Amino acid sequence: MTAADGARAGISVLVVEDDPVAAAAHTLYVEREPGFHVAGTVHSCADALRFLERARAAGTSVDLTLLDLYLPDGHGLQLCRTLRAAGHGTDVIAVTSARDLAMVRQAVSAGVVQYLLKPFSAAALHDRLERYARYRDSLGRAGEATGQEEVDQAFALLRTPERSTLPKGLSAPTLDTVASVLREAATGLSAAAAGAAAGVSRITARRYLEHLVDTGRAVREPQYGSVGRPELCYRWTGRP
Amino acid sequence: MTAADGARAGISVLVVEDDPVAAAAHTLYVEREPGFHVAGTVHSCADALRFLERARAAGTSVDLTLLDLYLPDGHGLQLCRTLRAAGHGTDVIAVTSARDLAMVRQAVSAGVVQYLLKPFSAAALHDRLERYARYRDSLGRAGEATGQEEVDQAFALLRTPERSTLPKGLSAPTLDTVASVLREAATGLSAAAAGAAAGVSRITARRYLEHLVDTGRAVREPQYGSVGRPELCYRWTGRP
DNA sequence: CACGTTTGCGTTCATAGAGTTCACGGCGGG
DNA sequence: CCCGCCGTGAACTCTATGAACGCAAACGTG
Repeated sequence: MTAADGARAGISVLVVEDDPVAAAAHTLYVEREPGFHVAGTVHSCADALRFLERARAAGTSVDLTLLDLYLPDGHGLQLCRTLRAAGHGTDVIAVTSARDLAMVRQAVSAGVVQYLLKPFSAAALHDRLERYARYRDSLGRAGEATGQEEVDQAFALLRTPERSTLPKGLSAPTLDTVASVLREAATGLSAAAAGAAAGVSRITARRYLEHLVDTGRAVREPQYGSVGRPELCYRWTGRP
Repeated sequence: MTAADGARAGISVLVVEDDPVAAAAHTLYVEREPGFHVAGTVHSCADALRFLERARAAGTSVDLTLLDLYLPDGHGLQLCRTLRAAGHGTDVIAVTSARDLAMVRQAVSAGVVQYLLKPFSAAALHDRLERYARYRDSLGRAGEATGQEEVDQAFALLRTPERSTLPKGLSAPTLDTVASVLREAATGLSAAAAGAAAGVSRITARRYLEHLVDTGRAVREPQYGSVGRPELCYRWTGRP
C-alpha cells in the first residue's frame, strides 16, 4: 500500500507496547475503529525503528504510531526524537501510565499529537483516534490555508478535550462531581451517601452512579446483613 | 541576565528571523510582553544552533524560540528536528508566511507548540505568548497529574480561540460590563442575576458569561438542592 | 415454612431554569 | 436613501433535578 492509498483507504497504525496483553488490546481497539488498520505490533524501541525503516524502504507508510513511553530498551520520547531526526513523518500518540507533568511538555516538544494516560477505556482511545482522523483530514487535502483561522482549527482538533457526549438527562459537571466523590471513597458508597457527599439528591446521585456502572467505571454490589432490602454499594474501578 | 534569573523572572526567548525589520519587530513585541524577555536575536539556522549550544554550555536556558521557517541557510523545521536530536528542550513557536497546510502537520510532528502565520498583529503574538505562559505554568510546577483531565487541560491551553478579537455577536463594552459585574459579586451569579445587575437580558448575559468561561476568566458550577433544573452559578476566577 | 416487617431501590412526574431560534432595531457603508 | 450586517431580547423547547410513591428483597417471628 502506498502513502496515497493509505490516505484514501485508511490510516495505518503501528502499535508499540511491551506488555503483550496491553499490546493485543490496543491492536484490537484500533482494528475496530473504522478508517484505521494496524500495520504492525511491536514490543520495543528497536523493533519499532526497524519496522518503520522497513516500511519506508518498502514504500509503505505508517501514518500513526501508538507509542508506549516506557519500553524495555529505551524511552518512547527518545525513540520519537530519533524518528524525527531520521526524517520519519509518522504522527505519534503517546500512551503512558506516568503521571509526571513535565513528561507532557517533553512529549509536546517531541511532536506527539496526543497524550493518553493508561489505563484508558476503548471510548477514550476511540475519541483520540477520531479526532486525529479529523485533524489529518483538515490538513491532508493539499492546499493553501486561507488564514490563521484554518491553522488554529487544526490545532484545536488535536488539543481540545471535547468530552464525549453524555446520555440525555446527564450533565458533565455533575458527573465529574459524583465520579470524584466515588473515587475518593476508599470503600464503596450507597447512592444516598454519594448524593449527600456530592450535594445532590439520592435520585440524581443514583442516575450518575448507574451511568458510571454502564460505562464500566464503577461496579455495584449489594450489602447484606441488616434487616430490610439490601443496600447497593457502588465502588470505583478506575478505568476512565 | 542568567538562565536562573530567566526561570525565576520570566520566560527567555530566542528570536530567529532573517528579515532584519521583522526580527526587530518580533524582538520588540516580546520585550513588551510582561514575564518574557529576549535572550537573543539571530538571523539563520546556524546562528540559532550556535546560540542555543552556547547558552546550554553556559548553563543558561532558552525556554522558547520564535522560529521563522524560511531561513537563508535551511528550513526552520529541520533546525527544530536537529535541536530535538541534540537534546535541546526549548519550545518552539513557528512563524511563517507559508500557507501550505502540509507544513502545519510537519510542524506539529516536529514539536512546535504554536503556529503563527505572517504577517501577524502584535495582539496575535501577545495572545500566543500569554497562552504559552499559562501552558508552561500548568505543567511547570513539578507534580503528578491526577488524571487525563489535567493533561487535556494543558493541551487545550495551546489551542487558540483568538482572544484578541471577540467572537461574532459580542461587543467589547457589554463584555466589560458583564465582566465587572461578575468580578464585583463575591459569590457566584446566575445568568439571570448577572443580566439584571448589568442591565441586559438573561440571554445576553449568558452569552458573555459563556465567553468568559471559554476564555478561562470564569467558571460555572451548578447549584443543587431545590427542585427543578439546577441553576448555573458563574464565578469570577480572575485570570484575564 | 409462611407471613409480616423493615428498609431502601427504582419509577413517575412536576418544576424551574438552561439553551435555542428567530425577529427586531440601529448603525455604518455604498 | 436604501441595503446589509450585527448586537439584542422575547418566545419557545428542552433538560436536569428532586419529591412522592409503590414495590422488591432480605430478615425476623410464629
